[in-house]
Amino acid sequence: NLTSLGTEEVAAGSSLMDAAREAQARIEALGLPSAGTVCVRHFGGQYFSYAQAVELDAIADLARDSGSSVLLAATLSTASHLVNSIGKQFAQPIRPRDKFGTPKRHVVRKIIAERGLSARSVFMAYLRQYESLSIARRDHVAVRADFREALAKPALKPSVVYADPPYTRDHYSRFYHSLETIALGDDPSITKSNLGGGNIKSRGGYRAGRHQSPFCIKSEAPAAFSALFAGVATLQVPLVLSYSGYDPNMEARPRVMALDTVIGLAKQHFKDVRVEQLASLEHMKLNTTSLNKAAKGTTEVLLLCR
DNA sequence: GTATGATCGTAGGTGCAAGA
DNA sequence: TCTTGCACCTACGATCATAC
Repeated sequence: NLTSLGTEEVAAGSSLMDAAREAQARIEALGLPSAGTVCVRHFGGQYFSYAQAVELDAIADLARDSGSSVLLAATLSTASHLVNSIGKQFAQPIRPRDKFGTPKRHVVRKIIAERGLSARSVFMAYLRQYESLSIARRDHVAVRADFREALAKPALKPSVVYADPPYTRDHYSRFYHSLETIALGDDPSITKSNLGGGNIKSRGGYRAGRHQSPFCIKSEAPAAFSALFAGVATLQVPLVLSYSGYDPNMEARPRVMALDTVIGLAKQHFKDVRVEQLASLEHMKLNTTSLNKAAKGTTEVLLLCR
C-alpha cells in the first residue's frame, strides 16, 4: 500500500513504484486532512481496491461528521463486506502467488470478484437494512470501555454480568484494526513487524497502540481476572463467566490461565462458584485436520459465581 | 545457552445459502 | 437433491525478545 512505499518488494524504478509515488503525490497535493485519506493510503491495494478505498474514505468521513450510529454501522459493515483477505479479517492480506511464484487461480477469481464491488452500492444496501430494523424498546446502552471502568461506573445497574474473556494468547484486535481506524477517524502509524530485523512494516498493517487484552498476556491475566471478579462482586450481582476447559493431557494449545486457577481466583470473591460444562458443544474446528488438535476436552465451560 | 513469553503470518474445516 | 461458494473465526508454527 502507499504507506509502505519503499519497504515493499516492488523494485525501485519499476512502473508500479512510479505509479504509486505519483498517486501519493497527487493525494498530498489535494491538501486533505490525513485522517480523510487513511483508507486509501493504509488499506488501498492491501485490503480494498484503490477505488473502493477512496469511496470508503468519503463514506466514513460523512458518517463520522453526521454523528449517526446507523451511518457508522453501515460504513463498518461495508468495510467488513468488501475486505479482500483470507477469512474476511484484517490480519491476513491476500497473497496471490504460492511459494514458487505461481499465481493462485482461485485467489485471482476472488480478487476480481470482490474488488469489482462498488463501496457505495454495498453501503446503501446496509443502510437500507439497518434503517428498516425495528427499534428496541427495552432500556439498554452500548459502551466501549475497559472492563474495569465499565464495572466501576456501569451505565445501567446490571442484574447479572456475563463475561466472555479471551483464553488464548491471540490478540483479536489484530483482526479488526482497520474497522477501529475507520470508526475513530484518525491517522495512526503502522507498527513494524518484529520479523526480518524489525524494519519491515507489519504485513497486516496494524495500527500503533492497538488494544492488547491483559487476558491474553500470561503475566497480566491473573490480575485481570482478579479485577473482573472484584468488580462484579462489588456490584453485588451474579457473574456468568465463559471460559474454555482444557485437558493438559491432550495436545491442544494451553490456555493463558488454567481453568482451576481461574476457579480459585473466583472463589476469593464469591461464596458460591459452580462450573457447568457445556458437554454437547465443541468449538468449530477451523484448521486443517492435521493441526486440529484435540477439540475434545477443550469445550466451553461456564462459571456461575454468586 | 536455555526457558519462557509475546507477536506475527498464516491455513482452512464447518455449516449455511444459493444455484444447478 | 446435489453441488458450489462463501463467511465465519480459531489457533497453529515460526520467529524474536527477554530473563536467568
